[in-house]
Amino acid sequence: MPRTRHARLDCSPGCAVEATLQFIDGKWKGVILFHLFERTMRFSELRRRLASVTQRMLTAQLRELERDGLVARTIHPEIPPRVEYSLTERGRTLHPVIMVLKDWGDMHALPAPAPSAAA
Amino acid sequence: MPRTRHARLDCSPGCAVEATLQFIDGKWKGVILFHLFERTMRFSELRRRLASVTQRMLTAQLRELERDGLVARTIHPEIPPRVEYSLTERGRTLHPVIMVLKDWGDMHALPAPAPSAAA
DNA sequence: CATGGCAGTATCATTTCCCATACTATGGGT
DNA sequence: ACCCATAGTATGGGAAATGATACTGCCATG
Repeated sequence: MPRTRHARLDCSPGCAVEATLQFIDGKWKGVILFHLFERTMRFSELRRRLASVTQRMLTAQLRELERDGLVARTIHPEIPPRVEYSLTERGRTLHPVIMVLKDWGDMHALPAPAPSAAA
Repeated sequence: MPRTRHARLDCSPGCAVEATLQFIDGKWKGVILFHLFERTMRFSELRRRLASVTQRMLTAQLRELERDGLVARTIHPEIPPRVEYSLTERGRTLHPVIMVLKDWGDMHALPAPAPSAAA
């Protein structure tokens, strides 16, 4: 579990906001989810996409997402091992949330992507 | 500044997600923003609404929101001091984001609000 | 035989976050 | 003179999150 953002989720209605953040907080969860929306991926694939994540962290974040019922972990008993991560139904309900976050980030958070042909 | 979630925001497109989270992460920012969407408030008002936040923390979170251009701080030179916090235009663009977070929380994150007349 | 890929664990160190408490300044009320 | 409210700042400590590095076991490849 990441930091328990609030001991009790009773800070009037606003706290549902925090309740949601509790699930996608964690330095990599947002990006992990984002990639899993594209499709199911195996561990090494995610690792390559995230580049700067350590193995330890990626495992930890995936375990939390799994514990929270957002991601499913499927082990294929092969050699070499193959473990696939996919979104659960509950995980898929986060799609609009992640997309809104991404859209806002694209519009307001990033430095502005090189005004090449911008009028 | 809260944790710099990522040194560089280059983790492929997914990182816009993290870019956004960078602004609303911090134990109280989500709720602060939520309340400021209702209306401008002074420091003590916010404090009462958040109840369990410490003065130090509230100040810190507000300062970060201000630094990020999401919240404006207006000092009225009176006695006793009056300082009002309001959303900037940029801050208001977060409205859909916060609302999506809140809605997901209401639907999926909270324990389920007492199945009184639920069939 | 040595190396590399897969999917992890284990251990240790650091960074960051958050809390509790005490303190400041001004003026009003009693 | 003393206490209250407002809006903070200062200081110190402890917990949580993240990072770096090394190690495991199996097989295929060269």
